[in-house]
Amino acid sequence: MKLITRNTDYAVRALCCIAEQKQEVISADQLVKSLKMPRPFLRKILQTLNKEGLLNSSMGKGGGFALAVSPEKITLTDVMEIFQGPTRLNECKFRKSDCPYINDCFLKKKIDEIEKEVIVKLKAITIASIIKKEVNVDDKEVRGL
Amino acid sequence: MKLITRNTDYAVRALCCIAEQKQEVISADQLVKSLKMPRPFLRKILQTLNKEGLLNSSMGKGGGFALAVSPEKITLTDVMEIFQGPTRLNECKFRKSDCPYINDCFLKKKIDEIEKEVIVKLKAITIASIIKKEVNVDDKEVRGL
DNA sequence: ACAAAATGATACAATTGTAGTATCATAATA
DNA sequence: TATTATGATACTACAATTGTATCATTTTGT
Repeated sequence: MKLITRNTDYAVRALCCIAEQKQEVISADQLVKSLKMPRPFLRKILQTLNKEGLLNSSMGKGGGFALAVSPEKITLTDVMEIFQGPTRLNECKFRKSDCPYINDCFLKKKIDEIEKEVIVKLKAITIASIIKKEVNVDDKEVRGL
Repeated sequence: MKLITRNTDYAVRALCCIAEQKQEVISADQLVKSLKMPRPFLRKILQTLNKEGLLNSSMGKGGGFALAVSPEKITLTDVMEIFQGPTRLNECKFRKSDCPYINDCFLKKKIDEIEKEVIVKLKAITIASIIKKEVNVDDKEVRGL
């Protein structure tokens, strides 16, 4: 079971990389070098992030990508929802007519509770929080286990 | 994203059904009638639960399945691990050599924390707790929304 | 104008996991 | 020994994930 797919994982790393960038824009090729992921796949991901409004892009020579939203405002769930759809831990498999507990399924209730808490925690993770922590660690040259 | 697959879902319902049973054993055919799921699929699931030690089976005429473990001791994670492997919300996709934050990845840390809490909550859900709640609701004839 | 460097759009392919089927062997009972 | 049950195992179908490949379009510099 995966909470986060490769799409999302790549996208988050790309967003972090773009957010940390000093230049105005960064091209897909530059990102490929930093992130070591397949170029066509990353390009598709960047195009999606652009369409979804998280990135701005500029075409042509010297073009590339920049954040369209401040890193504090991009949460992990935002990215997950783009690439994985709504965050649902729980999708009941039973047709309504078949389930004797349709109106009061304990299992569903419990999973729904867990889901709510997970989403709250995922929303607390932002691009800003990720790069902040990592840069700090870098600065102090204290690398955890 | 799914926390629980159909395999697991069917298995949990089958275990509940078996646990609620008055008879000593219940056959796959009887379970199919109660649970309205594909017979060959349920049979495979029951065989797996048997191999994994959650059920006892008896072959031949009058045979069937019974719980091998008390319903209080069967947790949702037990069943999930049988059908879905270890409960991992987080599988880092990056090769170690490629990841600049391999030793201190904030994203991984955060997801690991969430994962731990989810597992604690999943372990708290047992077959006993599921049937207890549902039977209670039934008894009172109070059906929630 | 034109070549180069970038993204945009889109269709296709490979791999994997989930879900489900089919068949035959084996054991227990009446 | 026929019937009723599970055991073992191989196969198929489908969907999601994980990519690849191609060509069009836009911008910039000469």
